[in-house]
Amino acid sequence: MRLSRFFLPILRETPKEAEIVSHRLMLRAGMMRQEAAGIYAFLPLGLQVLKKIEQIVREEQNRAGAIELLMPTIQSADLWRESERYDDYGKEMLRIEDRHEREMLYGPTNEEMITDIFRSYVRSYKDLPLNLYHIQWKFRDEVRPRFGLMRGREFLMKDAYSFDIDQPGARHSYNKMFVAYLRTFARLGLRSIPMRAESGPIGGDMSHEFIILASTGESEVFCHRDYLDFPVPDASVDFDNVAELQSAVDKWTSLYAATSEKHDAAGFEAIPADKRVSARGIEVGHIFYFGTKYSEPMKAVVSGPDGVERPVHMGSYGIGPSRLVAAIIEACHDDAGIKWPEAVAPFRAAILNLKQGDSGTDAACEHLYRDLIAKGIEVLYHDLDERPGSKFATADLIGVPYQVVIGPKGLASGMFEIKRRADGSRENLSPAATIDLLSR
RNA sequence: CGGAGCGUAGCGCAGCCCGGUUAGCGCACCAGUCUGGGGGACUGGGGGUCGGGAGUUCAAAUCUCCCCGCUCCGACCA
Repeated sequence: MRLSRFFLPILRETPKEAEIVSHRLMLRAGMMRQEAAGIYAFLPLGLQVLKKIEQIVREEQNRAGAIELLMPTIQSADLWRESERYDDYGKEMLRIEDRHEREMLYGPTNEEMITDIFRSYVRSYKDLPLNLYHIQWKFRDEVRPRFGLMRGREFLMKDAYSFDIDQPGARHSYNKMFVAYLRTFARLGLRSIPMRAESGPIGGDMSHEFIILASTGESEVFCHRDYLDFPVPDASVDFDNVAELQSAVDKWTSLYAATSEKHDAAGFEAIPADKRVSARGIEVGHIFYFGTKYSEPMKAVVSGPDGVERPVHMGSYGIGPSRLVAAIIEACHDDAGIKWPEAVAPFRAAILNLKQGDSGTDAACEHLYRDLIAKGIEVLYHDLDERPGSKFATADLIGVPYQVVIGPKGLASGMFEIKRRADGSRENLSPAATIDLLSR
């Protein structure tokens, strides 16, 4: 992409409504724009990141055996009356009426709808286990939206719902998602730590929040330092191997880890002092088992091997891709701007032509640009007639992992200067070596 | 929902208390010249329902009332 033909409305100054760093940087980098309190338009740069996150989430859900579908944003109030949540949900739910005065709502979550879909078709334990998910916009009318995308009213969410014949089956389904989440966040360039969470009406140990550490995080968290180095299950995990998954989950839940709500000072003190981590964190995922909470009132039952019908055991598993865009920035930035992990970067590289209009640099940039495009590498060519300093600042701000700096000086020796945004390191490479590096 | 603020050009702000030329500054934008390795300089331009409405007054960005929007703290939450 040539910057001269892209739509990238960079802001030099920070709009005053933006308080936290991800919000500030997203506005400044031209990634998004606020349309109303807690409601945002994604501009091209922001959308590219969102799509990458979404795709990684999707791939890991699929790998774990979940099956994608897509439910609507608008739901009928009747469904929610069946589960008796229509009145419970309160003002957080955006209620609307259609032209026939039917009561509708903009979905804040989809337990009811997925249960309705399930019960319409599934009759036998032979069709289980089943895990259905979708990635769809949700709306929760927060009393006080804030922190930009971190706490918006409209947000993109991946929500998966598992169905099993019994509790042991549900545990395995839960473990699949648990491992899928560890892998998902690792692929996004984040270190996530599962922390015991409020387990709702069922109780038990099957509810975890996945937290990433960021100094600007919203809540205080406590954990054992070893979690920072635990290996994340690799792509070869067998999601059908009950024992293997259970042991992975056991390992990842063996040490102390809690958010401030669940914090137990005594438990934390039991950790050796040098292993205690007290930091700030951001919740990026939440999984839980809720048994027959919806299947019972909504009569989602299947026949077991014994011919007896029983309500299915369910769990639900959420990840907010739109929130993750902000969360990743909170975890990956410096004073100059964003530092995208490579997996989610909107572009892999930026070409900075330090002297636009100079025949030498123009030609070198054009050449490299075409070669990279031909190799399928996502590259942003900064071809505007701006001063070098301004181009550096823009590239740093939008956080592209590799900057290829091409100016008259370096060109004299036939070299490009490559700067890695992550650590600021620089090296001089020949054009061929540059392409080679960026192709990896 | 309690508390506190803010709304003046695309962005950041001054002006408001104490009413009075043509509403100003920086950045951004447009034209041109010189420049060219960390947000350049100069010259010349364009851009405003002062959030909206009502009122007070000879006169309102400025005073009064009502409404709308947004932000922050708290309670709440993926």
